[in-house]
Amino acid sequence: MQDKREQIEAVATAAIKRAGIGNVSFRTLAEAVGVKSASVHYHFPTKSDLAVAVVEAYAQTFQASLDRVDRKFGSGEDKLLAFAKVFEDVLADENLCLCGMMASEVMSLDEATRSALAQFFRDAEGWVAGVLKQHSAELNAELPPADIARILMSGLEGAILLDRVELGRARVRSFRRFIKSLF
Amino acid sequence: MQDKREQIEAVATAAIKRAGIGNVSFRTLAEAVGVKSASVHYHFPTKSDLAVAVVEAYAQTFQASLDRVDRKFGSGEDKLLAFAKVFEDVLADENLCLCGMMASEVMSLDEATRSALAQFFRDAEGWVAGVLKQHSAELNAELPPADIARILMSGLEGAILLDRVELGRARVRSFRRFIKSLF
DNA sequence: GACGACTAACCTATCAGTAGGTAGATTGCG
DNA sequence: CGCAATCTACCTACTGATAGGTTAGTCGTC
Repeated sequence: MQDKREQIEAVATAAIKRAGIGNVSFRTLAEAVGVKSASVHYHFPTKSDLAVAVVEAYAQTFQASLDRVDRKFGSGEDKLLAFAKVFEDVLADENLCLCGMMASEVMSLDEATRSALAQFFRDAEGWVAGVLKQHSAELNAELPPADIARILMSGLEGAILLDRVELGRARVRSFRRFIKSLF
Repeated sequence: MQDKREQIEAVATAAIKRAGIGNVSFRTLAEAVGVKSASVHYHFPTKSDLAVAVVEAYAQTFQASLDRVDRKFGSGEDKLLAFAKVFEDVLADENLCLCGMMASEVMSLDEATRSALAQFFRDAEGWVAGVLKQHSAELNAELPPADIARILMSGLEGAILLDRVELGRARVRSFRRFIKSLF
């Protein structure tokens, strides 16, 4: 049995990906890991502390999976298709990206959480732009890498957002074809 | 002074665009229009009734603005740029598209609201696909209209979602350049 | 025109449930 | 012992929802 703190973080992450941090309560988290809500407050004094911790942990996990993609695939096309697959996998569990979900709740988040969120999106877009620059020889596109990176990152976030309404995948798949058309 | 029911609907729409339906209560709506919460329940017996009414009214307004775009602009490029501008204007008020916001809350919505939402997205994508087909002669794109329509609709939803976190417009503007690159 | 029936639009009061958060006691381990 | 982790017990605030009542206006009929 892992650390309670880590358990809480894991359960919170899963719950936020489904329903947002507004629908996650200290009580339900406590019940899920078998403690009382006061104990959750011991590890995360306020909801903001929990939010920041969860976003930072998610950002780290996300970056790790992008690093794996970098090592596993050689071509720019394969790397970006693997990037799209990360989103498709999130959708398969009827989840959203944790940060995409929290972005929709940004008006009820404090500054610390907002800047952690913004950092996540910038880093992800930075990775995509890096791939595009590194493989610019293979590339067949009019737009600069920074634009394509923003289109892919925010586009895939929007795609899983809309696809989840109908439990489909049509939009993520259109983005896969878009990626293929770039090369 | 307009109808109380319409006032409630208008205030609810504005509040949902900012913070989602999960952060809208019958009490705050009531206070905003100067009645008691029980009176809001009179017009909208349950929160689901309110949600459906608001989505359907929003869909109607949205379609009306697309119709105006259709009449006002001649070229496919101008029409799609005007489409993107609709989203940029939403973002200017630090809002999300009402339906994009509610899509993030889909797990706590009932079936009636979900299908109203899905209908909205299908209609909007249908309009974009229609423009693309109608102006296929001007078009310079590899992908079929249905794919481009999904990319633009879900992409712009994602763009305002992410841009709002930093109060910027970088991502919506990348989509504007993407539209220009299609022609 | 007057009168009863009906309805729309609101009200007060209250409910059970849940939210985030706190104080202080208890437990168990190094 | 001392400290970390967890507990019990509670608070205040707010949620959606309901019951039952009031007011003002409309409508059909004699």
